[in-house]
Amino acid sequence: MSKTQPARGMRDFLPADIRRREYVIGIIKEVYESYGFEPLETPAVENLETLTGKYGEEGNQLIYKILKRGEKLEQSTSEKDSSDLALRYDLTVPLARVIAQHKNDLPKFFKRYQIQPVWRADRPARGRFREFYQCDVDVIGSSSMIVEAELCAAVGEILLRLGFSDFVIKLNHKEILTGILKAVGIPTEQHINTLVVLDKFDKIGAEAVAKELQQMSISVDSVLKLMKFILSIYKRQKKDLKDRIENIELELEKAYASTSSKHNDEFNFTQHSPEKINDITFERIAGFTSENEEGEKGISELKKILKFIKNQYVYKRIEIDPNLARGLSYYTGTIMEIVLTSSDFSGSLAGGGRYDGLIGMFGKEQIPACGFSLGLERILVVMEERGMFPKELGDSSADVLVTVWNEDSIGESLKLAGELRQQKLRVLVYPEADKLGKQFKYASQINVPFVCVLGESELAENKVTLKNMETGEQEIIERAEAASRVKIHKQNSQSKS
RNA sequence: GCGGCUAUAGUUCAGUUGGUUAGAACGCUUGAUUGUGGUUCAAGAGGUCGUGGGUUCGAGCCCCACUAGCCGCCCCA
Repeated sequence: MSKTQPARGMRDFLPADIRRREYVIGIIKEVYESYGFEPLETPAVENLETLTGKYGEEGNQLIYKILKRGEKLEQSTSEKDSSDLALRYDLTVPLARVIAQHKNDLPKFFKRYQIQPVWRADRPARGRFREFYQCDVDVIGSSSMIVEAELCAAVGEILLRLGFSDFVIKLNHKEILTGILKAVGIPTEQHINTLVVLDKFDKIGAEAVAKELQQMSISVDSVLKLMKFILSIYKRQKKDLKDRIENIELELEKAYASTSSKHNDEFNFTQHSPEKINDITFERIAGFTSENEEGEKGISELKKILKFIKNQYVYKRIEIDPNLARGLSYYTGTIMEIVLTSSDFSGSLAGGGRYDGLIGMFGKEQIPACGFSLGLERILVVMEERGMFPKELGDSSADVLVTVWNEDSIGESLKLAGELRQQKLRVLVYPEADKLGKQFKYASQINVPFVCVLGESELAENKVTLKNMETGEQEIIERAEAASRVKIHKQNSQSKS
C-alpha cells in the first residue's frame, strides 16, 4: 500500500478545517473591501526568471522549480537549463509583474488584495508549511505615507476582529538602517550582509552577532558602536532581559578592550506610554545617526505615519523598532512586521513594507508601491491553540435530514427534500433505505438539528414526523408545515448566538 | 542545512532485564431495539510493531542506516 500522507509540508483540509479557514478569510476580505481594495488572482506558476533575484540568496534556494517538459528536458545539458518555470514564492512579485504588464488597464492608484497559496521549499515547522496562504494588501502608485497608515489600520482591524488583543505592529525604515550603518562606519557594500546578521540579534545574541560581524572584517570600533546602539533599544523592548544585556555589554567592552563610557540609560521605559517610548526611540536614532541624510529621511517618514494614524485605534500598538530588518531584498522604505507579545508564538503574523523599485524591474517605469502580507496559517495556528473560533463553525452542513422508508418511497423522500429546499433550507436525504435507527444515528453524528421522517403512516396521511434532535421532541405535522417549523427554530438559535 | 526527541490498531498510548498467541481506552461494525440517535449492555472487526539491514537460539524491546513526525537553531508568513 502506498502511503496516504500528503507530500511533506502540504496539507489536506477537511471540512472542519475549511470552515475555520473560510471564517478567517471572510473577515479579511470584508475588512480589505471596506478600505476599497479590489481582488486579484495570478497563476500558481510563473516564469522562473520572473522570480529569481527578487528574494535574496536564501529566498532563491527555496523556490520550487518546475522541470522542462518532454523533449526539451531530454535536450537540457545542465541543471541550469532543465527548468524554466516555478511556483510562486510570494504574491508581491507576481503583483509587480501584473502592474508592469497591465498598467494602462489599471487605475492610477491601484489598491488590491490577493488571497492565494504560495510555495516555499522550506523545512516545515509549527505554523510553517511548504504550501501556505498569504493574504496580501498592496497600494500601487503612491509614495505618500497615507498608504502605510491605511495598511496598518486595515491589518490591525482584521486582527482585532479576529479576537487578537496582544499584537504589536513594528515599524522600521530601510533608510534608518542605512543611516545607522553609515554612522557606525560600515561601508555601503557591506550593508546587506550586515543586516542579515543583525536580523538574528534576538536569536543568537549580542556576542554571536558581534563575532559574525568581525568575521566579515568590519572594524572593532564599528561593531562596538553598533552593538551599543542595538542594546540601548533592546533595553526598553525586553525589560526582563535588561540585567542580562548589561552583562553582555560589559563582556563586550572587555572583549573589545574599549575605553568608551558605559551607556547611561536613565530613562525608565516601564513608566511611559507607547507614544512616549516611540519619541525616545526617534531621539536615539536621530542622535545616533548624527542626523545624516538617510536617518533623517527614515525618521521623518515614520513620524508621518504615526501622525496620520494618531486618531485610530491601532496607533497605540505601533512600535518603532530600529532593529527590525526583513529578509526580502526588495524593500526600499518602510519595513513592517506584526508580532504577538505573548510568548506562545514567536514568529511573525504578518510582514510587509515599501518596495518602490520592484515594479521598475519589470518595465521601464518606476512605480512606488507598499503592502502588507498576512500569514493565514500562523493566524490559524494561534487561533486554534487559543480556542478563538466561534462555536457556530462546528454546526452541521444541513438544517434537516429526510429519512428514506423503503425502496418504493425513495421518490417521495426526494420530492419532500425538494419542497424543503424550495423554502431555502439545506436538506440532506439519507442515501440508503436503511433501518431508521441508522438514519437517526447518522443525523446525530453529523449534528443535523432536525430529522424529518417520511414513513408508511406519514405517507398515507400526507404528513411528516419532525424530530428535534437536540431536545428529542417530535410531532406529526402537516407536510407543508415542516419547513416553517425548522426555519423558526433556525432563526431563534441564530439570534441567540 | 544543523542539534535533540519520537515512530506499536482508525486515534491517543501501555508493553517489565530480550522469552510462547502484542494489550488498554476511545472510535468503528453488529446485535439487544423490524418506526427513533446521544446513555447502557453484549459480541466482533481491525497490527508485515515506520522501512531496510545487523546482533542473538530467540527482537516491539539492543545496534546501524534510511524515512517520516515533533521540538530547538538558521530562515521565514
